Amino acid sequence: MSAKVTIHDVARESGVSIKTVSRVLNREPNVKADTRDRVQAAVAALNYRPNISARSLAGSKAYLIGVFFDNPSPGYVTDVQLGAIARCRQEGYHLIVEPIDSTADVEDQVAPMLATLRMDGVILTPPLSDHPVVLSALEREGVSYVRIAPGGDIDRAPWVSMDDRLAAYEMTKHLIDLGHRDIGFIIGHPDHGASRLRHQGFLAAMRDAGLAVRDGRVEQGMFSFRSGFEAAERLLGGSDRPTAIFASNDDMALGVMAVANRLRLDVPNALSIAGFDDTPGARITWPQLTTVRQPIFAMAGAAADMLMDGVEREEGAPPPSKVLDFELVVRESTGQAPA
Amino acid sequence: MSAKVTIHDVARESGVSIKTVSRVLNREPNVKADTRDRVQAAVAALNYRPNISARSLAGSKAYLIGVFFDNPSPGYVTDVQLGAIARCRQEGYHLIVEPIDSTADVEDQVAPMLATLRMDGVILTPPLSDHPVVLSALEREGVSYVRIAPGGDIDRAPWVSMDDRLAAYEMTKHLIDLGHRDIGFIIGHPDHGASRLRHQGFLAAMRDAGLAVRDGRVEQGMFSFRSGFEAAERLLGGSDRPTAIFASNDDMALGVMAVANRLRLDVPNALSIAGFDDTPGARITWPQLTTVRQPIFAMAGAAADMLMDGVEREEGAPPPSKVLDFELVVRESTGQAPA
DNA sequence: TTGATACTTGACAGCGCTGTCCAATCGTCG
DNA sequence: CGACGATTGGACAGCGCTGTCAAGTATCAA
Repeated sequence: MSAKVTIHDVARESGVSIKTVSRVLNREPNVKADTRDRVQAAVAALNYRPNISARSLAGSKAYLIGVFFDNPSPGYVTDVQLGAIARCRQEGYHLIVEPIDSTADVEDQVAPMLATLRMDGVILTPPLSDHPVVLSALEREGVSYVRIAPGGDIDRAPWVSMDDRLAAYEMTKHLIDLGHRDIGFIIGHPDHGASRLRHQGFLAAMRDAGLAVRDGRVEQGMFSFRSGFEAAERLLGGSDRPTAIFASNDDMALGVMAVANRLRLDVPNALSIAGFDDTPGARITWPQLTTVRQPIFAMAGAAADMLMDGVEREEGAPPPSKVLDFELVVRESTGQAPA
Repeated sequence: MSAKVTIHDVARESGVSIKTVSRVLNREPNVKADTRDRVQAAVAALNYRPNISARSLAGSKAYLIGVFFDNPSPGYVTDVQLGAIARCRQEGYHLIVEPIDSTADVEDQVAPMLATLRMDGVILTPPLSDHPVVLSALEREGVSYVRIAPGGDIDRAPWVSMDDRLAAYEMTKHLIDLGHRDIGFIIGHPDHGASRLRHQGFLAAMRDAGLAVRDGRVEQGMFSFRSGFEAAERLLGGSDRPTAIFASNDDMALGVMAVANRLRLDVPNALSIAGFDDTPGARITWPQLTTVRQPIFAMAGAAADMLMDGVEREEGAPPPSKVLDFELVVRESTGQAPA
């Protein structure tokens, strides 16, 4: 075990006071270049690393950023973590992950944690981005936060998002352009704000193309494979079936794919299937899934940046926000509508 | 923002010294039941939460456990996190996640972090469980760690695992019992210790059944969907093909499944496919994958327990370890061998 | 009653760092 | 050449908690 080297050792080594060492560590102004160099040399020589507990106890920063999630999709979760950490590393911040069970008492899970940890900020992922109890707890404890893909209440706090509505619109248009007239849609989990937006985008594209959404063509799903499977059974059960199905996420689209396989429906020749998210699963089927690539990694990175920059909203002004680009990924699961 | 309530407030409220408050907080012995109750009442009344930075600065515990990973499988990663957190929550510990890029300079990523954070322990997941640089860095910094599913060097430090060799043996036996005689195998990533064990289990089962592993029936994979896909193309490319393929993990098995679909091979009637891990992906295909359920959640939980209990190895004695049970999950991708 | 032996409690000194405030040094200008 | 503002360095007081050590208080046997 390497002996603990403290700021005092560095101060002694470089012949200045500990305060000066602290100054160069924190990049404060008003330190002579020469002094700074000496200190930095000592830091390197002693292999000194400031103790994060001491820093956060004495100062105002904790160098800790939290990520809250209650998301069944492991791909989404790890992408968020990776994206956030990529930014945090450079600034010396670390990530605390906290799964929140929104079916249990959320207040009990969030409040004590915020009080003990005193993190610099928290990144909220759907559906927590819209969870009123989580938001209030955060505000009450004075911990700033950034919401990823919130569904509404956009003026309440900073957020990062993509245009879910537009993406769904474009995917629907892609299907229509392929000649599909009778398209089924599976709505996402009602607690996720994006579900509504995607649904709206679908409806708008159909309307703009002068197409009717027939009765029974829209099913409610829960973002899970199973819910997609079950919705697809209803959608494809009879002989009168749509020629394409647009599911609000990949997991549900995969459920649709499973039903199509079981029914021996040829994808994409007899049935086109589109998903949303571009999770790893989208490439792990055959045919590979046409879907929308969400910039999850980038959104998380942007959220981390906002937190570390100390997002401060001006009185009256809208909170900082950022909309990132999505991408339509056309693979093999969508094709020309059957004649 | 709720005002910060400190241990002094609790002490004043309950009419004792801060030290006594500290005693009841840490469940130290020798506190009168009456006093303890008074303090606890004050804690509840004031809604007091000890500050974790202060605790770790003053005391020996940091209440922080790290999880290091460099694993391409999001399902595995989140399962580990969930399993560890489930245990940590009760004890007031929190999880710091640190992805390690083992293709970059590992020392640079690990050493500074250990020095600043001074965590109580670290959970290592494959392939980091066997990464010599990571292990040495941890030992040098005096941070205790538990390895999940290490591939070797079993006496070096505490670990938690399952019997990969036996599981592979049993899965192979399952295939043999179904009448398969010509079985293909895809080896896992060479850096993961479990890859070797699974391979051994396969070979042992074949040998014990008096079956030959034919030339070209064993392919090297990398645990990724793509590598499984490519291995399957080689395995199934000619007209002389095995009747079953056992892939060392689910992602690769899914790759095999994709090739089978593309080749219009009926699974399981023309080809049986078995995986390993039971990731969410195993149920997200049709037919669903026969696989081995790894107790990932439980292994991570056990690892967290060891860390929080303060794993101390006796001089000379082997380090603490734990082997958990796996489970053969027979679903639809394996069936009777064709006549 | 006394002394010895528990068991309880509290005073106080840090843990390693940042923030505040003041002192020293430097340069500049009338 | 002295006065004054600007720049740079340092002393010191905590941040909120735990560990050490000693003092106080029951309890019990002799």
